[in-house]
Amino acid sequence: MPELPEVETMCRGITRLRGETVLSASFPTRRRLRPIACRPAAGFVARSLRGRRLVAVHRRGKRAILQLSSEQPSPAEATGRGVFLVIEPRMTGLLLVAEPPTTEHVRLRLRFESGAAPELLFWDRRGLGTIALVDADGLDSMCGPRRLGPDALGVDADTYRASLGRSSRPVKVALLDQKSVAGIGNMYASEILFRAGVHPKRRCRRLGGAEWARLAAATREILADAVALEGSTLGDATYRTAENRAGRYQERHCVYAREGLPCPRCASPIRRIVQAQRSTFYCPGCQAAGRW
DNA sequence: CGTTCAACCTGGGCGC
DNA sequence: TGCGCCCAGGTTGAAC
Repeated sequence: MPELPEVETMCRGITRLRGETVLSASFPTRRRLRPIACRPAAGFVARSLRGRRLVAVHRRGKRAILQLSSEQPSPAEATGRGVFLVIEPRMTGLLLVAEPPTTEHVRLRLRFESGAAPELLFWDRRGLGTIALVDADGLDSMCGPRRLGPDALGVDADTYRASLGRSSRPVKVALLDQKSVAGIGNMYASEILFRAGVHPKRRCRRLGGAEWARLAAATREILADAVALEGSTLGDATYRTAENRAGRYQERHCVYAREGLPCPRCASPIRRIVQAQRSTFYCPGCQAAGRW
């Protein structure tokens, strides 16, 4: 569920906890539910977090990164640069400072020393999300440039061309590759292609400079607008901001989840196809097929 | 190199 | 009401 705008919104929502010191960390479990993936083991992470101060909240692609102080030095952490809690929400994960949708799917609970600070929760219904506690080197191997491409919010035509221009893959599939560009998911990929007027099946290597320029501009504009509107909360989906507000960008969607509805620009019925086992939505009138 | 498929999970919606 | 099936905003790794 959460793509770059949703993760960015959740990160912004929890930055109010900067400066707070962790009183306790717990990984609640329920018999019916499989524990969430955590590296190292949950008990170790919980002990490691206690007493640390939240220094900063970062985002890289679709991952939230909580930077914590090294006030509790350990041999494994000689750098003094602190530790990083990397949270990947995947399909249904939420970072919350408000009441969770359900109590049984709370996966991590951080309490802070100040009584005034709200609890920080990681909630995840499907449980596909992951949590990792790493040092600076671990952070680089998880979120560094070898693992994740340039952040989509600041991508330009040259960057797109450099990372995707020689690929023979369909552009829709390539936009989802986090190693090429980080932060775009299935929903925004369709919206970006629509705004740029590029057919999702076009092969990257067949795209020209003007198309890459339109794609880069569409990427920046759509993601920035979506951040400004706090992400997209679709129908039955669970995405909420950290303060439990629904996003508002879904009202701006032109093609995603709109199969059969008229294109807002040309009124052609929106089409749905499947690429790499995932739905793609596009307008056959505005996104010319041309030569793939 | 690229693509395809299954797997990881829960739960909502739909047809019967 | 219930059951079975399909679907979902993501990622990974194996197989071809």
